[in-house]
Amino acid sequence: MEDYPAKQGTENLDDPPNSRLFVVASRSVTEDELRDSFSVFGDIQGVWVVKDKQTKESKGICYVKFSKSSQACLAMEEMHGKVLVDGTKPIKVFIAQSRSSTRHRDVEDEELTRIFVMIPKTFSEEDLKDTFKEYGDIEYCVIIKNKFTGESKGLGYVRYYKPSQAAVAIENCDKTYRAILAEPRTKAATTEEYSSGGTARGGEYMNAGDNMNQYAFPMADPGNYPVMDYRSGDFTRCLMMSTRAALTQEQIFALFDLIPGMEYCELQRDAYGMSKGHALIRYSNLGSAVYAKDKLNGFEYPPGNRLAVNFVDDGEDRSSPVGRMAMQFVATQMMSAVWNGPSTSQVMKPPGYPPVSQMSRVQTDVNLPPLKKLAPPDSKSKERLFVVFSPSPLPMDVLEDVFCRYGSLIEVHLVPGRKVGYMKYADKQCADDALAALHGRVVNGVKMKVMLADPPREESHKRPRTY
DNA sequence: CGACGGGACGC
DNA sequence: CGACGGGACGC
Repeated sequence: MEDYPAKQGTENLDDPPNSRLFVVASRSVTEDELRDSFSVFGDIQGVWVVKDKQTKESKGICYVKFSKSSQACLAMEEMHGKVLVDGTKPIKVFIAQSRSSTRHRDVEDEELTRIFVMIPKTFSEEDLKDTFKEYGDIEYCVIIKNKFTGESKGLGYVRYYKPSQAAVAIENCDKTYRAILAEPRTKAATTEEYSSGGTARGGEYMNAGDNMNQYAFPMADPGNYPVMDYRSGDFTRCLMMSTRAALTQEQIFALFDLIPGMEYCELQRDAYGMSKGHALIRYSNLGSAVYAKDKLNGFEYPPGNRLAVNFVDDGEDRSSPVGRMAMQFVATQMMSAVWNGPSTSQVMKPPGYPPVSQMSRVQTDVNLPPLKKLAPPDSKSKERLFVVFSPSPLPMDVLEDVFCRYGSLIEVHLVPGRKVGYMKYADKQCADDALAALHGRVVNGVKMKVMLADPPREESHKRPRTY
């Protein structure tokens, strides 16, 4: 790529997988024009227009590398079929063929909307859907079962409508689900499975000709849903924020208002007006929502309280081309300002947070020290605690609240479907302190056994991941 | 007692 | 239809 550090020229093209776009455009399109129109969708690592060796003229083939697959997918969905320069042909946008791999599968027909996950055997298809719907609209969920006994094998598929949703799920879901892109089903089986209309994939889509991106979602005829119909161009501008500590409406507003374009922010309350620990935020444009999610998901506010921010469907129609152009303009300005500007911590520093009420969400016989800041998620684990709950596991947020107070907590891990969990610490002494203080104690009526965890098994003979 | 991992769809 | 370049930190 033209602006790549030389070192990464060829090695990082497919890291992470499906983060690079293959763009067919007019020969007149320049790298700068591509960068301008694609930078709205994420962090561009490189843009390259393929040119003839001798004449130096563009061949109309371009590559755009993003730092994340979800950004590349989103850009593909939004930009495919767009006219970049008046009077030129609409561009075509696909996820680029992996360069390292020798096999030459046709990526245009590649399934990018179905993920493969590992789940507790107790999960129903409804549980699966409930777990993964926060990342996007789900077409269907399937659990692999023993065909005679009907018992779950602990494996499942989740089909989204759009590649960006599948990518967001893979990037953001709990690691214990081991979410990866599902391998396409075998050719023979694909024909009449999920479409009563029985249209071959790809053909119908390509016949759309110069109206590639114009045909709307076929709401009236859900039975005839070609798999490639995700390219109709919309993505949620709405975010759901979850917080463990009780935050006020004003605090949340101030935080999300740091990203330009916020037009709605409301703390969710129950029937008694108490905070439910969630807030809905909507931005005026896609770019702002993507950016806010990227920057605020995992952000600690106040320190020690890690926020979770995810997309939610707002069910709106976002197909107005005028609105999208305005969005791209604003988002481009905003992003270049922030990305080239001061560091994240400065940008995100809120104007001083008032005391966060401890809101009796944790009842315990322990005299808890105050909340402490979490260690960064990528910290090296120096000690793990193994915790057994009786009679049933405590929620993640409560555990984080309790176990972070001895310092250096990296993350809480609950084993799905079991009554045990792991607490990962960046400092051994902190872990020991937590163990000493919390072993045998009762939190919200749940008794905890707290022990040093056995070291995790060496992972060695694992087959390489398929994506 | 109470343990993380693992992996594929009736063609 | 429409698939992969150029150039090189500083020990």
